Amino acid sequence: MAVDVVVLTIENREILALLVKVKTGPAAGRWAFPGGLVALQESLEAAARRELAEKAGVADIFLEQLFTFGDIDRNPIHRVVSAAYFALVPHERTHLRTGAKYAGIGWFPVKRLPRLAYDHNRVAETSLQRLRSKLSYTNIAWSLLPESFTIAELQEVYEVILDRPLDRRNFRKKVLDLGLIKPIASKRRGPHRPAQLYVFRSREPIISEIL
Amino acid sequence: MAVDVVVLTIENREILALLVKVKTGPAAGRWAFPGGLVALQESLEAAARRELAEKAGVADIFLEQLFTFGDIDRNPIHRVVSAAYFALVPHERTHLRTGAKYAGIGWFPVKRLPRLAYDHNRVAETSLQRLRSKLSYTNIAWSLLPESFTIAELQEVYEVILDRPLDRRNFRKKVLDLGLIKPIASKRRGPHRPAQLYVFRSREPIISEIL
DNA sequence: GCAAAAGTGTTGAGATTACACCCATGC
DNA sequence: GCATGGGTGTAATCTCAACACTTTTGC
Repeated sequence: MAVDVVVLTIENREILALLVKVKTGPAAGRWAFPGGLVALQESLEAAARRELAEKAGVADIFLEQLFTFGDIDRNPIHRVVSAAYFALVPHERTHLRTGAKYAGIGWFPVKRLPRLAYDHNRVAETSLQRLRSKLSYTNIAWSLLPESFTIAELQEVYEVILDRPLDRRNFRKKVLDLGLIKPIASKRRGPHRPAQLYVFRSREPIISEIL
Repeated sequence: MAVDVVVLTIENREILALLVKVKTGPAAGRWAFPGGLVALQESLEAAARRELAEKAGVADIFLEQLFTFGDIDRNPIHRVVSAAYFALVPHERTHLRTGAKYAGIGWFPVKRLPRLAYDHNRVAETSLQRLRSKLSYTNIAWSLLPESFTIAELQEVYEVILDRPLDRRNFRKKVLDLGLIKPIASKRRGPHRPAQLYVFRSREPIISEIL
């Protein structure tokens, strides 16, 4: 029994996935999602969090079970059943570390992934679907943003994930009406009119029609 | 590694779950969802289908992965990670068989389940949530109905699962406009005006706003 | 003063809800 | 003929989508 962790983030208007380079075994040399065997005295979720802390240097982020992959031939040597977990992080909070176990680590655009080890391309597909579908009825997007952010930045998260432009005025109206964010006393400055910064009223997961 | 199967059906305006009575081990005497260890040369889904055929006597029905429960203390003797599967059957197609493994088998209203073995009350909760949420954006309700049915019977499925009454005229309009069902040449007779029978145009799972 | 992004309301179309009467059959 | 569920349309409300100009800053 193993866990794999799909860590996604957004940077530069692209969804990125965290991959590690496999060092040993039949998949050596290929990129894969970080993961490993579950210890006997460890819950599945704890194993996923451990993996996340070791490789991405992040704790206390959005993490949920994605799907359990249990086909008999997914690993050519041993029978491995693997629970995939799905995590979202604000890009600037991550600190990648290879550790001794892998030959490399890095961020890859999910739209242009290489051929991955095992059945991990399928895992990637599943996680993208999950991200898209949860976006519209939960506040999951919050997990990809820093503590404070502008409405334009929030809208960008939605546009990148849904892969289509959204109307600026309608978006602003919608998210303000939902009452999930509140303005703070500072502004984002740049070579243009400063933008109001907001924070989330609550970091709890919420289910409600968003878009 | 084990699988558990939550089989739900509707009968008499109630959602029923299929439970078996555990014969041996620390949970002996308690009711639980049917399940068992996954064979080495068997995928998770195949194991779930095998369980379903053995206990409920049904094959070729709606079945999907629900959640994998992997807490360390869910079974007091051995560490068992269990992938729960979720199945829906038309009540009249089932033929219950205990088999040698269990001390009993039966249908129980999900709203009034006894205290189940292991963490199965939690499994039951999760499956009910899944049923409710999928109802509104997929054609999952079809899986609970026989080959042909009246619109009133379809509406009853929705009302029982959502636990609220729906407007008869609006429901009829909605499902006919969706174009997923078509009338056939016969009617359901009774001590009142006969009702038009319908069949599904396709039994494939469909994702679209339903209600 | 100009470039660049922020901020702001209204209107029309389509969808959703609420609601009441007649119809066809079995007994 | 009466009890039972089947079948049908419309109006009012709400939601969603489309759309353009003014404001504030940095340079």
